[in-house]
This record gives sequence, C-alpha cells and structure tokens, in this order.
Amino acid sequence: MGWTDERVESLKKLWQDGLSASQIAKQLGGVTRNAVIGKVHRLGLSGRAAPSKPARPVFKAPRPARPVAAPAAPRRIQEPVVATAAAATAPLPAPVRHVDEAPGTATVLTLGAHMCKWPIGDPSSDDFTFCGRRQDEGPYCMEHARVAYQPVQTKKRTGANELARSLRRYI
DNA sequence: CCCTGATTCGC
DNA sequence: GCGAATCAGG
Repeated sequence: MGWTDERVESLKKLWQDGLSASQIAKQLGGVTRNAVIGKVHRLGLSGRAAPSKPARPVFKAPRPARPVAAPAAPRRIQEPVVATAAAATAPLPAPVRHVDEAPGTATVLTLGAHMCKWPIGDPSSDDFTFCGRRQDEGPYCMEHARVAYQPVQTKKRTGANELARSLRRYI
C-alpha cells in the first residue's frame, strides 16, 4: 500500500493527536510502525504537539555523588552539547542528609554501613531510597527487623503449621 | 520483554 | 520516497 493523499492526511492527524507510530500503523493498516515513522520523518513532523512523554532534553544530571569519605575530586563537568532551556535549571543541591529518625532518607549513594537497608519505593525509580535509620538487627533497624524476620508463625495453630511445613520444602 | 521514536541505508 | 533493520531509551 502506498501513501495516498488520504492516508497521509490521516497519518498527519493521528500523529498530531499524539498517537504512537504503532497505533497509527495499526489503524491505517497495511503499514508497519517503521513505515509510519519513516513517513513522519519525511514529512518533517517529527516533533509533536501532545507527546505522551515529555521526553527529557537528553540531559544527564550529574549524579550528586556524595559518598561518605570518598575523595570525590570536585571535577568540573563540561557540557559540550547544547543544553536546552529546560536543562538550564538544575541546581542539584545535594545537601548532606542527616540520618535521623525519618525513614527513607538514605539513597543508594548515601547508605552507610550501619544504616537500615530496608528498601523504600520502587528500586527502578529515581526516588528510591533506603530506610537509613540506625541498624539494629541484621541489616535493618528495629522496626524493619521485626517485619523482615517474622515468617509464618503465630495465628491459627491448625493448618498454619502444615502450611509452613509444606512451604519449607520450597526454600 | 514490552514499548517508544530516531536513524541508517539498500532498494 | 520507501521501510526494514537497527539503535537508544523508558
């Protein structure tokens, strides 16, 4: 199938509406998403009005990089590439967080040897943290050690034991 | 592994 | 001009 004026028109509309290339391809039929993307490019409408994802300015924020006692030379990071307007605002305070009683204050970089390593949040997310409070038992603080080391026991003597026993086989 | 768009390059 | 293959992310 070729690109008739009609199909091109549909393509433009759908693309401007924010549909993904694969969705457009499926709707038009007879073309793959690659074909759609290729056409979109050729038509010169690569940018979008309503992108599903803001699409970061391709700017890698320099990691705070504040371990504990690492030398961490204050190296200057020069950006040879053009920084977009949005990227201009990136102060990166990176204050030395004090480890107190507030959970979730330790990042993977600031997590010290004696801090509770109970994970908080989505590990694949940027705001992933660890509990960070003082370790008490194992790698966890008092509170989380209780949660971590409380398998099956308690509650319903009947059945629970058998369940635990059967479960144990898989460990 | 699913998805996204971007780019390349033989046709 | 076309689009599959490939790349680079999320």
